[in-house]
Amino acid sequence: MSMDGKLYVITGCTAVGKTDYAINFAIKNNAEIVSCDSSLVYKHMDIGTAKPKPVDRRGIEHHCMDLVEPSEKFDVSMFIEAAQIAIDSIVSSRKNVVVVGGSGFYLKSFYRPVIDGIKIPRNVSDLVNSIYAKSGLDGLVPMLISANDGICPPIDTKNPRRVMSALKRCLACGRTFDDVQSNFISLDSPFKQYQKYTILLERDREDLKLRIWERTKKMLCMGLIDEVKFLLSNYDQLSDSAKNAIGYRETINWLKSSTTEGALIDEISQNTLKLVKKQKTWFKKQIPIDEKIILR
RNA sequence: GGUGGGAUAUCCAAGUGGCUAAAGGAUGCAGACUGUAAAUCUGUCGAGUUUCACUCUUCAAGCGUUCGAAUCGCUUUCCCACCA
Repeated sequence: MSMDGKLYVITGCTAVGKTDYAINFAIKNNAEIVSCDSSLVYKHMDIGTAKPKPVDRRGIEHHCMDLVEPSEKFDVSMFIEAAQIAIDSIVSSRKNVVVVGGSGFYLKSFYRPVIDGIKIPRNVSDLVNSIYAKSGLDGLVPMLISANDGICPPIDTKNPRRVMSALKRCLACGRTFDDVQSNFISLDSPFKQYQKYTILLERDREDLKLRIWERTKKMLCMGLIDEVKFLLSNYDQLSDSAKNAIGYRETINWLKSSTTEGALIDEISQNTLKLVKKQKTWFKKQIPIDEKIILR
C-alpha cells in the first residue's frame, strides 16, 4: 500500500483491536498516529480508557492524547484544533498520518462540517437555559417554531440538547433555523484538503464480547479503582465528559455502594457493549467507509 | 409437622373484579445526531398475520365463583420466613 499524502483513518468499535492494528500499520507505513478519541484526551485517565502505554507504542509518535486535565471541558472544536496542529506537524516532517479512534462525532469532522462557529452570547444562553429550567421543552419548542417562521424544524424536538442548541443559534444570529441549517451544510470539513482512506475494523460479535469482559477484568487488575480514587481526590470536580466515561462512571458509583468487584466488572462490560451498539449504528451511515477488515 | 408471605412477560417489578397483552425499570433490537458524543435523545419490545389493522395464547398448575378474573375461593407444586 503506498502512502501518497493520504490521510488514513482507522476506526471501529471499542475493544475491536484498533490500537494494535494502527501501530502495526504506522510502523509499516512510516506514519504517526493521531488519536480521535474523546476520552484519551484526558490526562491521568489511562487504565479505564485503555490508553496505550508508552512502552506499547513501539516508538510510534501518538498525538491528541493527554491534552487536558480531567477537570477541564473538552469538545469537538478543541479536538479539531489539536488535530490540525498534529497533522500539520506530521505532514511537515514528511511522515504519514494515521487517524485512529472510535469517537464517531470527532471522526465526522474529517468528512463533514460539525460546528458552525456561531457565537452564542451569554444572555441568549442564559435565557434559553432558564426557559428550559422553568417550562422544559414545552416552553422551548414553540419559540423555536416561531423563530423559524412558524414551521417546525426537522430536528429531534424531544431532545432538550438539540432544541436548546438550535434555538440558541437562531436567537444568536437572528435568522431562521432553515437559514442557519443551510449555511451549516454548505460549510467544508476542516480537513477538506486531505484525501482520506477509511478503514473500518470489525470482529465477530461473540469474540468481541469476550474481549470486552477480559479487558474489563484486566482494567481492574491494573488498578482502575485506584485510578478513579486518584481522580476523585485530586480534582474538586471532574468534567462531565470525564466522569461519564465508561468505566469511570460505574466505578465512581461503585465506590459509594457496597457490591462486589464482580458486579462492577459486569456493569462496565455491559455498558461497554451498549457503546459498541451505538458505534456500529454510527458507522453505518455517518462516516464513509472505504474498506472493512474483519479481525480474528 | 405448624403458621405466615410469595410465584406476573427475557430479567427486576407494579397491578387486588371490567378502561389489561398487562404500569415502571433493565436488557435486547432498530434509529437520530452542530460545540458534554464513552454524551444526549427517539421508536420497539407475548406470539402470528394481509402489521397505522386483525387474530391467537398469557399473570406457577388445575378446578370453581361471576355476564366478566392476573385480581375472589378451593386443591396441588415450588420458594422464603418464623415456630416446632
